[in-house]
Amino acid sequence: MAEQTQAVDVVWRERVARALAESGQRRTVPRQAILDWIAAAGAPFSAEQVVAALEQQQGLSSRSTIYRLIDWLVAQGWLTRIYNMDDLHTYVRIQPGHHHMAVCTQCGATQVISDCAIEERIQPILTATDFEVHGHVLELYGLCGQCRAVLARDPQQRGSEPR
Amino acid sequence: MAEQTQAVDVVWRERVARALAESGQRRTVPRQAILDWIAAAGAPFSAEQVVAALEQQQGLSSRSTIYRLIDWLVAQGWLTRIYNMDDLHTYVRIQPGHHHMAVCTQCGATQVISDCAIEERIQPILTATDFEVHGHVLELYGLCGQCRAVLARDPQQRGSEPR
DNA sequence: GTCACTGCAAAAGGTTTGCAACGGA
DNA sequence: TCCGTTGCAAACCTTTTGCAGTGAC
Repeated sequence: MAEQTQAVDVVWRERVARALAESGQRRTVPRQAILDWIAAAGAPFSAEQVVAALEQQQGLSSRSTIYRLIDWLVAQGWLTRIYNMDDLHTYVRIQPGHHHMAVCTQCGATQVISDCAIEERIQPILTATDFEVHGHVLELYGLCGQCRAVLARDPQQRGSEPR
Repeated sequence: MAEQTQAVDVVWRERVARALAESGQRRTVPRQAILDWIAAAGAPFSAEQVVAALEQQQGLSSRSTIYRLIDWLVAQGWLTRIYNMDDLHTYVRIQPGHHHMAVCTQCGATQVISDCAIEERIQPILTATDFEVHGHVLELYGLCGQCRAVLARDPQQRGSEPR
């Protein structure tokens, strides 16, 4: 796991806390710890990473609590699964709504794409074959600007790209 | 699992057999059985479905052999993973190359989309934010023509859509 | 005859679940 | 006080692995 040097996503943290309260759920220490950790995560993370950070190192939250909260966050649209990273279930913070992720294969940084018009662009191809699209999964991978700059200077740093 | 009433994909079956031979691998009974089953599959399937069909019912192939062959087929591009169906690893027959899947959420029928120009269409959005796309994952889900016709007649048949 | 392949059984993850104790509102 | 929440541990499920026996070429 990369060090969490990036800024804490205060907006996300705050909104999730409110949503949790509004759905009648209690504000507990383990949940606070989990949300704090996720809000500070600078790259996609797995459930086990949260477990390792909170359960084993600090005893702030147990495995089951973590899995239960993550499930809720995904169901409510506060987290989304990333598919094109190995076989692990990795998650990224989002705001509820439709969007896609662009994931940097070098540093794991993610970028949310809200402007999505995939279906309208794809529909013409499919109508020819009698298929009506209701939804889609799209993920992009490539290099963020920072990593491109680093690689231009030192190509040895390049990691392997997924799939 | 749906009954395998659809036509066997003879072309796929034949090409895989050739690829297997060309890569110096042996033609064995367990492998034949696995390929036969996959070539006849009319919908996305999981490894466990193959296991259930071949190991338990007929003793034609063991769990490990099935997993090993599926791994090879995926690596060589003869099978692809479907992401938007629950959390299970489900696979679909394909020919090697770049393409996307449209999956019917009602009957599981899949359709391959070879005409893909996603990256060119997405790039303008990303260049504004300094991200260079190298690859992508795209899956569509919706209803195939047959299921639309059935649902138009009897809306009660509608199953739940993924996610 | 050789060595790739297989089946078995055990191990290895990752995730879920049951249940008694705990603690927030 | 009440009941939502937690932690523990065990169960689960899918997938991987080690290894000795088997069989394709």
